[in-house]
Amino acid sequence: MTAPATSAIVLDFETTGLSPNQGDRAIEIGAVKLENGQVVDRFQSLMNPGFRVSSFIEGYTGITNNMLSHAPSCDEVMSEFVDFIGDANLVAHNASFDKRFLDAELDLIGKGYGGEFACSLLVSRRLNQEANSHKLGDLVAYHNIANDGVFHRALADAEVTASLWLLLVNSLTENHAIAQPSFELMQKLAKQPKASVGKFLTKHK
DNA sequence: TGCCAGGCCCTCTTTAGGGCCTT
Repeated sequence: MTAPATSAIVLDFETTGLSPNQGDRAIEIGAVKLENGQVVDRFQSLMNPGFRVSSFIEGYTGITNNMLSHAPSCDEVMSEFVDFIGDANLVAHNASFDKRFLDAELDLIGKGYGGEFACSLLVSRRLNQEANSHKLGDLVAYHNIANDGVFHRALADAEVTASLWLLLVNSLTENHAIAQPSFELMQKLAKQPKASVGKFLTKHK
Protein backbone atom coordinates (compact mmCIF):
# COMPACT_ATOMS: atom_id res chain seq x y z
CA MET A 1 0.00 0.00 0.00
CA THR A 2 1.68 3.15 -1.17
CA ALA A 3 0.97 6.60 0.19
CA PRO A 4 -1.39 8.90 -1.68
CA ALA A 5 0.29 11.81 -3.46
CA THR A 6 -2.09 14.18 -1.68
CA SER A 7 -0.51 13.37 1.70
CA ALA A 8 3.00 14.81 1.95
CA ILE A 9 4.98 17.69 3.36
CA VAL A 10 5.77 20.45 0.89
CA LEU A 11 8.87 22.37 1.85
CA ASP A 12 11.04 25.23 0.70
CA PHE A 13 14.40 26.55 1.88
CA GLU A 14 15.85 30.01 1.59
CA THR A 15 19.63 29.73 1.71
CA THR A 16 22.84 31.77 1.57
CA GLY A 17 23.57 30.44 -1.93
CA LEU A 18 23.25 27.50 -4.26
CA SER A 19 25.56 24.88 -2.86
CA PRO A 20 25.98 23.38 0.60
CA ASN A 21 29.21 21.82 -0.70
CA GLN A 22 30.58 25.36 -1.05
CA GLY A 23 29.65 26.27 2.51
CA ASP A 24 26.17 27.63 1.89
CA ARG A 25 23.63 27.22 4.69
CA ALA A 26 19.89 27.40 5.12
CA ILE A 27 18.50 30.67 6.47
CA GLU A 28 14.76 29.90 6.43
CA ILE A 29 12.58 26.81 6.21
CA GLY A 30 8.88 26.84 5.37
CA ALA A 31 6.65 23.78 5.04
CA VAL A 32 3.02 22.80 4.82
CA LYS A 33 1.69 19.39 5.80
CA LEU A 34 -0.90 17.97 3.42
CA GLU A 35 -3.28 15.20 4.44
CA ASN A 36 -5.67 13.99 1.78
CA GLY A 37 -5.29 17.22 -0.12
CA GLN A 38 -5.85 19.50 2.85
CA VAL A 39 -3.32 21.70 4.64
CA VAL A 40 -3.38 20.46 8.23
CA ASP A 41 -0.18 22.03 9.64
CA ARG A 42 2.56 24.53 8.86
CA PHE A 43 6.18 25.13 9.89
CA GLN A 44 8.19 28.30 9.38
CA SER A 45 11.37 29.65 10.92
CA LEU A 46 14.32 31.84 10.08
CA MET A 47 17.65 30.41 11.18
CA ASN A 48 21.01 32.01 11.85
CA PRO A 49 23.75 30.46 9.70
CA GLY A 50 26.53 31.95 11.83
CA PHE A 51 27.84 34.33 9.19
CA ARG A 52 26.60 37.34 7.22
CA VAL A 53 24.58 36.70 4.09
CA SER A 54 25.38 38.57 0.88
CA SER A 55 23.52 41.68 -0.19
CA PHE A 56 22.26 39.67 -3.15
CA ILE A 57 20.52 37.22 -0.80
CA GLU A 58 19.18 40.09 1.33
CA GLY A 59 17.69 41.63 -1.79
CA TYR A 60 16.51 38.35 -3.31
CA THR A 61 14.72 37.07 -0.23
CA GLY A 62 14.08 40.18 1.82
CA ILE A 63 15.73 38.34 4.72
CA THR A 64 18.28 40.73 6.23
CA ASN A 65 21.33 40.14 8.38
CA ASN A 66 19.55 42.05 11.12
CA MET A 67 16.60 39.63 10.98
CA LEU A 68 18.95 36.64 11.10
CA SER A 69 20.90 38.05 14.05
CA HIS A 70 17.79 37.53 16.18
CA ALA A 71 17.01 34.05 14.79
CA PRO A 72 17.75 30.71 16.44
CA SER A 73 20.64 28.65 15.05
CA CYS A 74 20.29 26.25 12.11
CA ASP A 75 20.94 23.35 14.51
CA GLU A 76 18.07 24.40 16.76
CA VAL A 77 15.57 24.94 13.94
CA MET A 78 16.49 21.86 11.94
CA SER A 79 16.19 19.76 15.07
CA GLU A 80 12.57 20.92 15.44
CA PHE A 81 11.93 20.54 11.71
CA VAL A 82 13.05 16.92 11.63
CA ASP A 83 10.39 16.19 14.25
CA PHE A 84 7.83 18.02 12.09
CA ILE A 85 8.52 15.98 8.98
CA GLY A 86 8.82 12.60 10.69
CA ASP A 87 8.64 9.91 8.03
CA ALA A 88 6.32 11.82 5.69
CA ASN A 89 7.02 11.98 1.99
CA LEU A 90 8.40 15.32 0.83
CA VAL A 91 7.72 17.59 -2.12
CA ALA A 92 9.63 20.62 -3.35
CA HIS A 93 9.93 22.70 -6.51
CA ASN A 94 13.26 21.60 -8.00
CA ALA A 95 13.52 19.06 -5.19
CA SER A 96 17.16 18.21 -5.84
CA PHE A 97 18.05 21.68 -4.51
CA ASP A 98 16.02 21.45 -1.29
CA LYS A 99 17.07 17.83 -0.73
CA ARG A 100 20.74 18.81 -0.86
CA PHE A 101 20.20 21.46 1.82
CA LEU A 102 17.98 19.24 3.97
CA ASP A 103 20.53 16.43 3.84
CA ALA A 104 23.44 18.79 4.53
CA GLU A 105 21.75 20.49 7.49
CA LEU A 106 20.62 17.18 9.00
CA ASP A 107 24.10 15.67 8.54
CA LEU A 108 25.45 18.50 10.69
CA ILE A 109 23.17 17.53 13.58
CA GLY A 110 23.36 13.79 13.03
CA LYS A 111 19.69 13.35 12.16
CA GLY A 112 17.75 11.86 9.25
CA TYR A 113 14.29 11.27 7.87
CA GLY A 114 12.37 8.35 6.45
CA GLY A 115 10.38 9.89 3.60
CA GLU A 116 11.16 10.24 -0.07
CA PHE A 117 11.25 13.30 -2.30
CA ALA A 118 9.13 14.15 -5.32
CA CYS A 119 9.65 17.18 -7.54
CA SER A 120 6.87 19.51 -8.68
CA LEU A 121 9.17 21.01 -11.33
CA LEU A 122 9.83 17.68 -13.05
CA VAL A 123 6.16 16.70 -12.91
CA SER A 124 5.14 20.09 -14.27
CA ARG A 125 7.55 19.75 -17.20
CA ARG A 126 5.78 16.52 -18.14
CA LEU A 127 2.15 17.45 -17.55
CA ASN A 128 2.29 20.99 -18.93
CA GLN A 129 4.77 20.61 -21.75
CA GLU A 130 3.26 23.62 -23.50
CA ALA A 131 4.20 25.99 -20.67
CA ASN A 132 6.96 28.42 -21.63
CA SER A 133 8.50 28.41 -18.17
CA HIS A 134 8.39 26.13 -15.16
CA LYS A 135 9.73 28.64 -12.67
CA LEU A 136 7.56 28.58 -9.57
CA GLY A 137 6.42 32.19 -9.99
CA ASP A 138 5.58 31.67 -13.65
CA LEU A 139 3.57 28.50 -12.90
CA VAL A 140 1.62 30.37 -10.22
CA ALA A 141 0.62 32.89 -12.88
CA TYR A 142 0.06 30.19 -15.54
CA HIS A 143 -2.36 28.26 -13.33
CA ASN A 144 -3.84 31.31 -11.59
CA ILE A 145 -2.81 29.90 -8.22
CA ALA A 146 -3.98 31.99 -5.28
CA ASN A 147 -1.10 33.74 -3.55
CA ASP A 148 -0.37 36.65 -1.23
CA GLY A 149 2.13 38.30 -3.59
CA VAL A 150 5.10 37.21 -1.52
CA PHE A 151 7.79 35.19 -3.32
CA HIS A 152 11.22 33.94 -2.29
CA ARG A 153 10.14 33.50 1.30
CA ALA A 154 10.05 29.94 2.51
CA LEU A 155 6.49 29.54 3.79
CA ALA A 156 4.92 31.57 0.97
CA ASP A 157 6.77 29.49 -1.62
CA ALA A 158 5.87 26.25 0.17
CA GLU A 159 2.19 27.28 0.18
CA VAL A 160 2.06 27.93 -3.58
CA THR A 161 4.14 24.82 -4.28
CA ALA A 162 1.58 22.82 -2.31
CA SER A 163 -1.24 24.32 -4.39
CA LEU A 164 0.68 23.54 -7.58
CA TRP A 165 1.36 19.99 -6.41
CA LEU A 166 -2.32 19.32 -5.65
CA LEU A 167 -3.29 20.84 -9.00
CA LEU A 168 -0.87 18.49 -10.78
CA VAL A 169 -2.05 15.45 -8.82
CA ASN A 170 -5.70 16.31 -9.38
CA SER A 171 -5.12 16.80 -13.10
CA LEU A 172 -4.18 13.11 -13.31
CA THR A 173 -7.62 12.25 -11.98
CA GLU A 174 -9.53 14.84 -13.99
CA ASN A 175 -7.69 14.58 -17.30
CA HIS A 176 -6.27 11.06 -17.26
CA ALA A 177 -8.80 9.05 -15.22
CA ILE A 178 -6.22 8.01 -12.62
CA ALA A 179 -8.07 7.69 -9.32
CA GLN A 180 -6.04 8.67 -6.23
CA PRO A 181 -2.55 8.90 -7.74
CA SER A 182 0.08 7.52 -5.40
CA PHE A 183 3.22 9.37 -4.37
CA GLU A 184 5.21 6.66 -6.10
CA LEU A 185 3.31 7.25 -9.35
CA MET A 186 4.26 10.94 -9.22
CA GLN A 187 7.91 10.01 -8.67
CA LYS A 188 7.81 7.67 -11.66
CA LEU A 189 6.01 10.25 -13.79
CA ALA A 190 8.79 12.73 -13.03
CA LYS A 191 11.31 10.33 -14.59
CA GLN A 192 9.38 9.52 -17.76
CA PRO A 193 10.80 10.71 -21.06
CA LYS A 194 8.51 13.54 -22.14
CA ALA A 195 7.51 11.76 -25.33
CA SER A 196 6.23 8.70 -23.40
CA VAL A 197 4.17 10.56 -20.78
CA GLY A 198 0.91 9.89 -22.62
CA LYS A 199 1.60 6.17 -22.84
CA PHE A 200 2.67 6.08 -19.18
CA LEU A 201 -0.53 7.77 -18.03
CA THR A 202 -2.71 5.48 -20.13
CA LYS A 203 -0.99 2.46 -18.65
CA HIS A 204 -1.71 3.63 -15.09
CA LYS A 205 -5.42 4.31 -15.46
C1' DT B 1 44.78 35.46 -8.17
C1' DG B 2 41.57 32.30 -9.56
C1' DC B 3 38.50 29.14 -8.53
C1' DC B 4 33.24 29.10 -8.05
C1' DA B 5 26.63 23.69 -7.91
C1' DG B 6 24.15 19.92 -9.42
C1' DG B 7 20.65 17.57 -11.88
C1' DC B 8 17.70 17.44 -15.74
C1' DC B 9 16.94 17.80 -20.61
C1' DC B 10 17.55 18.96 -25.43
C1' DT B 11 20.32 18.72 -29.57
C1' DC B 12 23.66 20.65 -34.67
C1' DT B 13 24.61 14.25 -28.86
C1' DT B 14 26.91 9.94 -26.64
C1' DT B 15 34.84 11.40 -27.45
C1' DA B 16 29.68 17.68 -25.72
C1' DG B 17 27.74 21.89 -24.80
C1' DG B 18 24.41 24.83 -23.09
C1' DG B 19 19.75 26.29 -21.15
C1' DC B 20 16.59 25.69 -17.33
C1' DC B 21 15.64 25.58 -12.37
C1' DT B 22 16.71 26.20 -7.25
C1' DT B 23 19.29 30.61 -3.60
